[in-house]
Amino acid sequence: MSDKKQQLLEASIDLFAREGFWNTSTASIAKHAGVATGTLFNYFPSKDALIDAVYMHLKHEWLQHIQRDYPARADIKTRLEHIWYRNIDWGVRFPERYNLKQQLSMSGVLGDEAVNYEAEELAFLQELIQDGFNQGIFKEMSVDYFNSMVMAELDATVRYATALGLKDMALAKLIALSSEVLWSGVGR
Amino acid sequence: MSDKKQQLLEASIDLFAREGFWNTSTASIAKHAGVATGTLFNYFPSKDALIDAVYMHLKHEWLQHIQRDYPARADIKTRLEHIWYRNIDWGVRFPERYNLKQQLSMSGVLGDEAVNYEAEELAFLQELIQDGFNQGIFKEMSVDYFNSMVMAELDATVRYATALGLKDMALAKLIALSSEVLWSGVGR
Amino acid sequence: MSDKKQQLLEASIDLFAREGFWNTSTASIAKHAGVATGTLFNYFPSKDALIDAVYMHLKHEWLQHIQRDYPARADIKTRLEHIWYRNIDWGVRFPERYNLKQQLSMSGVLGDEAVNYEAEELAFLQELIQDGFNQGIFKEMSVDYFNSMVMAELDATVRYATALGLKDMALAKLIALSSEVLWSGVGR
Amino acid sequence: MSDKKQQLLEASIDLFAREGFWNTSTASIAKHAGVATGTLFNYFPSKDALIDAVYMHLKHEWLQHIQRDYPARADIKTRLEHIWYRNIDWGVRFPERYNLKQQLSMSGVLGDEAVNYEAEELAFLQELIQDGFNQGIFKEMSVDYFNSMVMAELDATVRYATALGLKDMALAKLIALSSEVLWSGVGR
DNA sequence: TATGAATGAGAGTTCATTCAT
DNA sequence: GATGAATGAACTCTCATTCAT
Repeated sequence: MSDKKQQLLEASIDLFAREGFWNTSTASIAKHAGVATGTLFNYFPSKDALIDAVYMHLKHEWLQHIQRDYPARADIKTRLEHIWYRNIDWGVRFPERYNLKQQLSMSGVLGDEAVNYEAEELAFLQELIQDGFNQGIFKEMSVDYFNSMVMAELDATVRYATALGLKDMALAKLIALSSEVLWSGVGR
Repeated sequence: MSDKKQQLLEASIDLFAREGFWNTSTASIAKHAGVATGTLFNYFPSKDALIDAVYMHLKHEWLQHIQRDYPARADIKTRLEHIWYRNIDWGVRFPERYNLKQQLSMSGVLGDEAVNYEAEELAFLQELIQDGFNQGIFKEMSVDYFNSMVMAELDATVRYATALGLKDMALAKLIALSSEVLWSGVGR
Repeated sequence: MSDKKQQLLEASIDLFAREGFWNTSTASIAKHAGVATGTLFNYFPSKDALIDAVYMHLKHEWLQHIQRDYPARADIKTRLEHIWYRNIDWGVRFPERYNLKQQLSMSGVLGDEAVNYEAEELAFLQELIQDGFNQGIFKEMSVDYFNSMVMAELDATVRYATALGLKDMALAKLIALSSEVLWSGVGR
Repeated sequence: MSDKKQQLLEASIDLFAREGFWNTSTASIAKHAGVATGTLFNYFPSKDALIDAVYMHLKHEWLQHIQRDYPARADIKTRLEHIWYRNIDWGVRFPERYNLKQQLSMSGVLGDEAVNYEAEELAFLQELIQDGFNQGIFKEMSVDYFNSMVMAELDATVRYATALGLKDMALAKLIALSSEVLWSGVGR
């Protein structure tokens, strides 16, 4: 990815997070990125396309973070805990990015491409859940619902940790607690 | 509340839900409400104030719905289940309103007054939780975190039910399941 | 028609005639008309619509000028000469308007409504021609072609008169000559 | 003329005819011509200069077409008929080019050089007319007016033929008719 | 010569808000 | 209170032109 494009994405993330994406002007993004107003449109055909690109960029970063060192051959609990931990880790380290990604995904402005971007990369989570069902570890429910539950609890945990600025031991404890809540909640 | 004000709020909810509040113009709201553009500003000093009012209106409706027939003297589980049920019920009955309320609460556009509106009305939930802790029913955690967890799981459940259009028996089963997940998750 | 709308049309005609309509900005039109930029769009939904309106306005003026005192019951030659005279008269009196109208009609920017505007008002010319054919006065040709011929010769005459700034006697002579050229050209 | 320059001119003609020259961008012309955006400005110092060049190119083609096989020593009627025929022939064969040339000539965007380009090449028409006057063949009028009349009737005829898509016999008949109209119109 | 990314002034259009009626 | 025309700053996006490579 070219320098300028990268700068534009970073500037967008910054400003979107600070001001909200619907009142961040393309002019201010360009200025923040240190390029001319017209340059933005050399890289993104429209503001909507830029927003999509920002979302995809964040989603990609997030997925990369989660998948790093994923113990694909470990047992279910270990794998789920990995996902759990890495997810919260990302959210707590990059709260603006985390929050922006969540907001974008709920905003209704994203195009189809963005919404479905790298969906296949999330298959490993679905597989994990399916494995759990097969082994009779989880309560009976649909994979999708299980999935939603996981994401919802993660989200609540990240927000709580961020709001309180939890770090180190306090954060570790919260992660452990949340994991236990999840596990005992969905476990049979 | 005057007729016109009510009409303006309903028109706003309609249009915000359909188009997103950041690209619904005050002119279109006024038109949809059957009043002149200027009239809107007799009731709401600015668009931001209107958005706040919409949020408070929805929050009020939601709280009313939850509190209706609240069994204040019943045991903890019964009370929590009441809240659980009424919450999902509202979300499933009024998905646009539900979704709009959620979006607004995350958007960063709300003023302080709106954010804190009728917070005291939610005290009954805090009390309930505190009672649970006192009785040693729940895992050890902060009230706020517990609260977030409840809301997150509710949200996931409402969205899942709405997405699939669940009704009647299927919906009842999901509610029961979700309640069980919560209870076994946070219970000791 | 409201004052402001009239002012906007006149300002447009002025500037379009001086600078060409494709490099006259809506901002400059508004300024020239003494209103705010946004006001223009209260009266015309887009620049294209404004251009259409300008064309229709001019066409209307032109038709009014021609039809004034039209001797509907006179013989063919008299009627044709009326049209001939009034046409040239309008073109010579309002050369910018005339030229702008011609340019617009050839430019390809006009919408269907504008192109067909008041076409029915021109029926009297078609009738006249048809009468001429019925009476065996004209050479055999299609009404449309006859019509084009008339318009083309008129146009050439107006432009010539305008370019040379002909007036009074000189103009009268040219009109007489041109009429004779037409008559002997299309007459049998 | 270099290959690239030729390609740029052809691309311009294509696009100007299709979209109108005031909303054809230099970038799209370059793309259509298969060269880089900057390259265009190596051959033409500005878009205006390009437009001028396009006009001159078309005027040149047109004049070449008319002058081909011009029977310089034939009698007046024969010579005029040659011009008449070749003119219509060009217009009907290349309607986009014809139309573009006409539009450009009326648009007010052309520079002086373009307007007067190869004017001397049209001297043969002036001579012809002068000869006609000298021989007392034509009605009394100025050479310029005669000239305008010829061009106007030609234009009407080309447009009519193009609009109806006339060919072969039908076209030949129209040409004959138009020529007769001219001749009896301007002849004494 | 050829390239095409970069530029930034300027385009058309929107819209929250005002205010005379 | 109710109206809706008027406002003008601000927005997204375009494009002729430049210039380092």
